Amino acid sequence: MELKMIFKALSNETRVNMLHWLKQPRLHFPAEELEDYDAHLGVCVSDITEKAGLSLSATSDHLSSLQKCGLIEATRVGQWTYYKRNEATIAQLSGLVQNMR
Amino acid sequence: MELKMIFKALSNETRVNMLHWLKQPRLHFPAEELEDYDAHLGVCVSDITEKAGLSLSATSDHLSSLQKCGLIEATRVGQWTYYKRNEATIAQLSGLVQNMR
DNA sequence: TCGTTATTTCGGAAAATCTAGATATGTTTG
DNA sequence: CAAACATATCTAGATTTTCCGAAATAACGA
Repeated sequence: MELKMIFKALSNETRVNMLHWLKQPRLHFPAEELEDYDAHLGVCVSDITEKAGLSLSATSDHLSSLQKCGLIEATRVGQWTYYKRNEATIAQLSGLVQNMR
Repeated sequence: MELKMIFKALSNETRVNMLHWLKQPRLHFPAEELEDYDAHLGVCVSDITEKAGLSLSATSDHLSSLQKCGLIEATRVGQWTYYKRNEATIAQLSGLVQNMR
């Protein structure tokens, strides 16, 4: 886990929002996708794009920077890529920030 | 407290180091300054500059970005500016990151 | 295979940030 | 008051970030 990269990723509001949305997909994304959330797949890029109000490429950039630092992970199913939070990294981060106190 | 600014500040290793040094000044700065630590003043820019191995202006910039987002606070005494951690903000940050889980 | 859909990667423009050096401001001392 | 000192601010160039559209890649279905 690269702490510096994680903080860089979190220094952007859009990316923090994405992380927040992914915490409770049911609250933030269309109900048609419920099966995917239940299957622990996560949320596909199109849905996140619509929610973020950005272009697809910008959204994809944000997602890949979140993924590179380990905050989220991707699962490819057919033509879709689903993203979900990587709770282990997030918990580790939380511990590290605790230790800054 | 501007979370985005805080994360941006923390995405720089030098600034994270500064925060770390200021946590235990005795461990990281000259002993002559002990009175200042004891007086809860913090550490002056010159000492931090030397420790960081940067130019004075670069150090000053880093410190002011840490200050702008509330992670440290400054006390001016005569010609010296002393910086110390703002434990309240750091605790708040810690709580916020906890809540990202 | 061809066309369609989903996503990623690339290239580039505008905006923001970083850093060092020069200059300015405020403080102490002689 | 002048000189020396500590720090802050300004300036400018280099780097980085953010975003978009276009092109590339991947998977699907007819």
